[in-house]
Amino acid sequence: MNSEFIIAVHSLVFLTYIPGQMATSETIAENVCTHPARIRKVMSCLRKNGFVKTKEGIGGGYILDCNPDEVTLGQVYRAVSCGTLKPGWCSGDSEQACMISSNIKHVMDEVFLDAETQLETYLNGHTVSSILQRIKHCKE
Amino acid sequence: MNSEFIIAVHSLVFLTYIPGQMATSETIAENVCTHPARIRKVMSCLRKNGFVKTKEGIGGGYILDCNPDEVTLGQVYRAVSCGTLKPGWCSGDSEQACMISSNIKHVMDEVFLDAETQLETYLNGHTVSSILQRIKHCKE
DNA sequence: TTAACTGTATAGAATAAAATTACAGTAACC
DNA sequence: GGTTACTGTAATTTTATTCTATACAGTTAA
Repeated sequence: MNSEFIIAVHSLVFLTYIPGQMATSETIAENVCTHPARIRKVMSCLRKNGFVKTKEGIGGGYILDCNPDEVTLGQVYRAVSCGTLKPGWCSGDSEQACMISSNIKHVMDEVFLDAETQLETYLNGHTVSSILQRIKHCKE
Repeated sequence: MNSEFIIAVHSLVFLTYIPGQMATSETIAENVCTHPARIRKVMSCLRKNGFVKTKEGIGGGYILDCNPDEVTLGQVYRAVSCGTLKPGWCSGDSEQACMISSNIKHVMDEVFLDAETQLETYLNGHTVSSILQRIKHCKE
């Protein structure tokens, strides 16, 4: 799992928290605790998927362009972090004579692909709004 | 997600494939494509969880000590890779005044904890034997 | 007692991730 | 029309993580 997913969710929750207001990459970066350029990269992706609107130039920044009651974390995951559940490192070697070594990669790929679908289904049970609500109900 | 999970699954499938036989860390490492010391580390964990028996000294190695029809990938995940779904990097800063920044970490922790439970449930739908069967049915 | 193994720690190398820098493009404002 | 404040994106540097490799103590069979 990719940490850009966390950045995307945090940014969307933050923008939901300040409805109708633009936030610059610097403002968001400060809240998220990362570098503005990293925020811009993630936000650029969110814009391409229709979650936010961006405005360049002076007075510009990012503003929510979706219904946070309807946008699920599953949609955000798919937009930003699709395919990152499977570890980068993989076992086996397709050149080996042993059936296990040469075929396990393919089978595990399928397992992880299904696992990711399953994960997305779970994440669809959470919306940007519901995350914001839970944050609001955190005790001090 | 941790690549030690993949190593554990591969090793268990391999041991299931050669029933009653001991395999050294070197043999398994060659099949998995990693270093024997890494295999020993993972196998040590599998032993502590009752999946394999190990034998030190000459003629030693690893042998299956569970029913591969019953051992699920969920159990293996829990034993070897528990807690590795959540990315290492996390957003927010508990010292900040902003509610979002200071509380999101806690909420996302819960989301990932539940997601992991969900993932384990999915992985419980696969056994070591079922993975071996799927490998056997790979063409070529 | 020696040889072949595991168990475990640690050091080193490779890789991936994050931060930073840089700069072109864009829009508001004077 | 020039300046300022922003995004978009790529390249570079730094940092962290992961994987490999080495080392050696402990164990067991011959």
